[in-house]
Formats: sequence, structure tokens, C-alpha cells
Amino acid sequence: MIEHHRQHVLQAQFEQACREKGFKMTQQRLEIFRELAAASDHPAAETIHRRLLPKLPTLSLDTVYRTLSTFEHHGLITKVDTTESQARFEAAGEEHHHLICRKCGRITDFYWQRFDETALPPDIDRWGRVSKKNVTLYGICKECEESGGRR
Amino acid sequence: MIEHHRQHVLQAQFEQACREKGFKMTQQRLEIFRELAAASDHPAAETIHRRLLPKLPTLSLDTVYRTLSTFEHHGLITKVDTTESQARFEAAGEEHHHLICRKCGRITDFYWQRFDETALPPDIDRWGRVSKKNVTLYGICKECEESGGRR
DNA sequence: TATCTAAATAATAATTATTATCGTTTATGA
DNA sequence: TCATAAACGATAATAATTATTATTTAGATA
Ligand SMILES: [Mn+2]
Ligand SMILES: [Mn+2]
Ligand SMILES: [Zn+2]
Ligand SMILES: [Zn+2]
Repeated sequence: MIEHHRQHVLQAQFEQACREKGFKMTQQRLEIFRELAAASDHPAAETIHRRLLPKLPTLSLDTVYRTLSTFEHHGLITKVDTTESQARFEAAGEEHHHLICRKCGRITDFYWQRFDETALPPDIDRWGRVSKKNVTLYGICKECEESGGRR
Repeated sequence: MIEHHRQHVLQAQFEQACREKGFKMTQQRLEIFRELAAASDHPAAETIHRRLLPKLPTLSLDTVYRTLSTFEHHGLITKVDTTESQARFEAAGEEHHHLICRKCGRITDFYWQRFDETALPPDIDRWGRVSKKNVTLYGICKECEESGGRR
């Protein structure tokens, strides 16, 4: 099936990345990467750990943290800007931005090409060199507006 | 002097806010608020505590945390979006945005009226109601570029 | 394919950031 | 001044993350 094929391609790409970056391709790393590539909800380390336990029953939470840290340092994934205490992660991909619901805490992607193409205010140059620009919108999502909210 | 007068006005405004919100005006709260209103570096709770100890030697770190939480719930201050583990705070003021240096970690304000006035992408409406929009720019500041960095 | 070794893992302990508990102090209103 | 609920400080507890270490394993080599 298509899904099956996609998995295969993803795995090949990941193996390639490991070879390039010079780190070992382990089952744990592959599954953590897969999980993050498939997720759209910017999971925390604990969430990833919980989701993978059925498939990798011996996986330690520490390994999840270590692996996420490794991936981040090599640019395969990024941490999301939040005001929460738990770090939230996502696979590095196309430039995009985030909507955060103040009630349920869900973090949703959105794309905004007009913004991506807009030049920064000129005085930014005096500050230094900018390499990434993020927009975060806070508000209340439709689901929470209608019901009374908490995830 | 002018500085002295400003302090006085600030204190009056703060006392007013306490009365309105219905919470007690204590020395601790006043000093924490003052410190945050004067700071431009988005200090963490511990930083505020350290700065106030000379003036309030019995101030507990716990009180700083509790007070910041109170202020935040009443909209007097806000947490800053970061990927750090420590929460960083600022007094609520004019709409503005942040530059974060990847090397030294300093968070600098910048203003961008063009952005503030720009309409959001239309499909955002389907998500819900947005009440705040933040831009965060990541990069390397001039100081770090020139020297070798770390705060 | 069997062997070797540095890197990675899991278990555990430690650290860091934040919040809760509780007895004492204090701001505020009668 | 007095009463009282709110806030404080000391301390303990919890939550999130990182360090330590003995064991396992990916990947290189013979
Ligand atoms: Mn995202
Ligand atoms: Mn700011
Ligand atoms: Zn919501
Ligand atoms: Zn810097």
C-alpha cells in the first residue's frame, strides 16, 4: 500500500541522515523519528515515550530525551516556542507557524507565505543576523469556544 | 528628580491596580512589579529574586513565583515564548516582538507596526478567535558574532 | 561470518524549575 | 485598635530534564 511505501521511503531517508551525521541507526532512534514525522500535534518527550511503549516495551524515557536532543542538535527536529514547562517537538520541515489555544493547549500549524516573504524592519540589521522567524498566535479554538474546553 | 517622580507614579498606578483586582498591596509585590517594569531583559523568577534580595533580604523565591503567577493571571505581566526550561517574564505593555540570540540567549524587544497592522491569513478564522500575535526572530546578535558568545 | 569497540541504551540517581503545605505575619476594613 | 482573610517564608513535594554507570549493540574490520 501507499502508506507502507511511504514508511519505507522515510526509513531510507532517516538511515541516510544517520550516515551523513555519523551517528548509529538504532531501532529506538528510527521509531522516535517516525513518530515525530507522523505526528501533527507537537508532542512532548513523555507523549512520544507513551506512544512508542507498545511497540518498544523497553524504551526508556531517558532515551527519548537523549535522542530528541541529538536530533535537535543535528537539525532534524526543532523545539516549539511555548510558555509551557514541558518542551514540545516537531520534525523539521517547511517554514510554518503556530496557533496555540489558551484553553486546551493544542498547538496547530498554519502557513503564511505572505509573512514568510515579508522583509523584516530595517533596524533589525543593527541587532545581528536572523536565521529563523516564527509567528505564534494565541487564542481560543473553535472546539473550546463551543464546548467548555480542557483537552 | 525625574526618576524619583516616575517611581512615585508607578507606585500609585500599581496600588490602583491592586485595589481594582482586589488583592493586597504588599512590599514584596510592589518591588517585584517595579523590578519587572524597569527590566528590559525579560528576567526569570530566580533573576528577579536575586536582584531584590539586597533590598528585601527575607524575600523568598516562592513568593516571587507566587506573585508572578498572580500578576500573570491578572494580566499585569506575561510570560515570554521561548524554548528554554526557565520561564521568562515581562511587564504587560505595548505590543512588541522578540529577538533571541542563539548564542547568549538574550531576549531583545523590537517593534514592527507594519506586522501588527497586517491582517492574518483568512483561514485562521476557521481555527477560532485569535487574541494575541507574537513574532520571534532567532539568530546571532552582533556582540556574539564579534566575540565568541556565551553570556 | 565472527570479532571488536565505541556509541547507545536502560536503570537509576541527581539536578533544576516550579508548586504545595502549613504555621506565622500583615494589610485592610470595621 | 482589633479581627480576619490574604499573603508570606520555611520547608517539603512534584515535575521535567539531565547525569552516571553497567550492559548491550551497530557497524566496522579481519
Ligand atoms: Mn509545527
Ligand atoms: Mn518583550
Ligand atoms: Zn482549544
Ligand atoms: Zn548573543
